[in-house]
Amino acid sequence: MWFTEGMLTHAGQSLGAPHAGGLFQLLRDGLPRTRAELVTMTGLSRPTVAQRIDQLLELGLIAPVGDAVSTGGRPSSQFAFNPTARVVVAADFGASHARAAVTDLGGTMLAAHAEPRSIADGPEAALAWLTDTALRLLDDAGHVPTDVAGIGIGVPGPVEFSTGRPINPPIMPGWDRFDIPAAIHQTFDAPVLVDNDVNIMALGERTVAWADEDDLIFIKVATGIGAGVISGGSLRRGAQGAAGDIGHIALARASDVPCPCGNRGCIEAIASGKAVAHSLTRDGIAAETPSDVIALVKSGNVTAVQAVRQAGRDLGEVLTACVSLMNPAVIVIGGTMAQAAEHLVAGVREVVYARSIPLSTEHLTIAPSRAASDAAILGAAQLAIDAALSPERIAAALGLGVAVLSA
Amino acid sequence: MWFTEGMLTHAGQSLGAPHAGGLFQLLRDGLPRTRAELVTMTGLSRPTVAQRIDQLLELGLIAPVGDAVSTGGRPSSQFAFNPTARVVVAADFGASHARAAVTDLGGTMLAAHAEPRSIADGPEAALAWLTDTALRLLDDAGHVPTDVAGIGIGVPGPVEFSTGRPINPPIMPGWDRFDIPAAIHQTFDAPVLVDNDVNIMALGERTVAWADEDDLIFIKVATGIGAGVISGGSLRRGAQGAAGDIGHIALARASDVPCPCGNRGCIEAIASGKAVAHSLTRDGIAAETPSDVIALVKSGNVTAVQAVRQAGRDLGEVLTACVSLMNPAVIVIGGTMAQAAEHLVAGVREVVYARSIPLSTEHLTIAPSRAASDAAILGAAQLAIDAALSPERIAAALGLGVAVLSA
DNA sequence: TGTCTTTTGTCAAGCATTCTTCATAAGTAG
DNA sequence: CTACTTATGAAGAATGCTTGACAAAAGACA
Repeated sequence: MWFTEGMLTHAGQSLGAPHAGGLFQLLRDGLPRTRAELVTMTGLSRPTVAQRIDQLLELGLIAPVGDAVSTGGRPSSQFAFNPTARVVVAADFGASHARAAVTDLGGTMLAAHAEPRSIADGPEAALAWLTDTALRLLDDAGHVPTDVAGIGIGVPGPVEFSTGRPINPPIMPGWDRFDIPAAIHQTFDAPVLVDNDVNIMALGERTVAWADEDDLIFIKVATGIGAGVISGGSLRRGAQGAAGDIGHIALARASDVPCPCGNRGCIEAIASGKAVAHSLTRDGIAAETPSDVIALVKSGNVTAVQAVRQAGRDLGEVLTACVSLMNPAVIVIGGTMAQAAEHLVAGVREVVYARSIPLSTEHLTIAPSRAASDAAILGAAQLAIDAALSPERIAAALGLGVAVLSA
Repeated sequence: MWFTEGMLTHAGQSLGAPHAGGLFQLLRDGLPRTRAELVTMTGLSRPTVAQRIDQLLELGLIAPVGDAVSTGGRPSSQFAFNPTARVVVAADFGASHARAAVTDLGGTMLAAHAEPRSIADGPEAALAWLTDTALRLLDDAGHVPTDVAGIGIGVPGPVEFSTGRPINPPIMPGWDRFDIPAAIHQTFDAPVLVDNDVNIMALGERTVAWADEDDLIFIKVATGIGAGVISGGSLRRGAQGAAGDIGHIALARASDVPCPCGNRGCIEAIASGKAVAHSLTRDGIAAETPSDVIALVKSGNVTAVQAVRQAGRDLGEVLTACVSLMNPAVIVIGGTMAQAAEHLVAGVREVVYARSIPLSTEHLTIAPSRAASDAAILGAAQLAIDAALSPERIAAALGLGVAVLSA
């Protein structure tokens, strides 16, 4: 008599109720709610909900937002997530650029700065720049260092996420196994999350445009090609943090094209922005960088447009395999080359919809990035926000207040 | 002063402690533990641990296993998971076979039965057979229907896991959107879990041989080709439950080979057991089914061996893409054709290790299935066991006893 | 304006869960 | 056999949550 289906619904008291941080998690969507709504949503009693609300108000994490319309009696007051309670620091390091931003807990940018910087200058210089810039941006945004609830950092290489250390990054000399969180902790006393740049772009894109989708693959096409995989609602990093490294998947059409990785036929050697630029140069059209290709496409150069579309088709060949394996709901194309998104995406769609099995493509959306150049920095911010507002951390913040009283 | 790192460790009382089912989850690995060990592992106090132990003993979920060696004082008694407390029913339906088994909560098979059956006979006939067979096997194993804690079922087609309904299955006429759990509930009052056969094979293989790995891809090579993807410790089913359907990924070498799916160049059209059999037939060697190919390989037919090895290479091309995207720790090759595993795996390794990036392959294991023909049925059992022993369900079983007293 | 409705705030009492403390049991080492 | 060590069990105390009740607030409707 102890395992029948109905029992789960009868679980008494605290068992069925979400744990201490649960009420706040419900409010994180930003919608205002009344106390009564929260009582029914959480299953907690009125006094408990009232007490939690008081605590959260005191912490500033929620704020009253006017009254609801009366349904015949006293109008109920409403409360909503208050993203301005604290801030996070977000950083995005590229091969030749660096961005930093301060956002509130809703991911809204309060201050930002970007400048050309070589990642090859090493971690000490880069992280010193980051802390200096962050302190300045904090000041610009009218905040102090203790307002920082978390720091999210994206770097252009594989990262051991649990420790925040880059692992054998190919284009980050001096960064191998460098303890980034430890360096940041000398300035900021807040959780530091470090991840691959493509992963944070996937996170940023999802937050901005696809919050309801749990299965999303973000493709960055710039100098190289990489992917960020969100499956089951979370970033998948794989056994060594190398998931999404799709740049060196082989493509038949490119079988005679050498790639710097040592192999031949890599997708990156034929469909990346760099590869397209080179192929245009061979055709007598001067193009050095992905940006040059974009400029040509925007100026209406037919050869460039055709080259980008073909890159899209080539990419589509690889993405067909990704779709078959992961069955995502959305594929987002981002990175520099997504500035010519209409042509790139058209090529991808052409191949993916023709080749994949119907069940996988029936509800598959292939779209250019909406977060565009902000994807990375917003994703880094989101990484920090999710850590700062995790149920565990909120529960600790709430629980300690009580524990202090009792100690 | 409310977000500093240290706070999480100071969380008082119930906050830091695992929820009600936590203690039992620690014991599920089967190792015996003393009360004192559980106190330190869970962070709960001695009386609480003692009470939980008493409850679990009463439910039969754990059992005392002798005393530990004394360290100078009274020897402590030890307790371990008792897999014999209850049983689960596992079923594996193939295109032309059906298996059913009764296992204990440790996944040990107590009784099993297999017979040729066409899935095309429809769900009513198949599920009637299953319930009949399950009741008989239960009897054989000395158990009664109320001992059944869960039922796990694998079917050869895509399934909406949350509802247990097949979705547009290509080779299961009459099964589309059939409510399998509802049918089973007429006989058994226990949770019914239904999943794709390749998914449960992945689960079975992981349970049997790779329990420590959180990122595993299982490849089934039989009449067709499919994959089960375990990432981050859980099966990934994708947006429509179609994840792992890799049979129709395109391969350059096969670009002129038509596939029943309507496209050309599908991996399944060149590397599946059926495809290899056909190619051997074209070479004048009579082979109809994957089993025929296996027989030829085992008899030392060189052409057959070469064909299987080439199929492995072709499969390796596709798996290279999978490795790049997901960065698994293990790739397991199973299915009928894995009976010629040494040749198939050799071909896969040849290509994957040559083509993939070092970081992904450095710690990548490619191995034949160890669970072999039991993978599916053991995976189905594991699916049911995981559901039956989930923290939520254990908490309910433990918590309700208390709730009843207070009601 | 007065009454009704609905929401909110607050208090007291009861209960469940867990922790702390103390007493007892069951071994080992000399 | 005694002293010591460790495990076990039971009673008391504290905490947090729920239930229930009641009064106050604020608008709707007659």
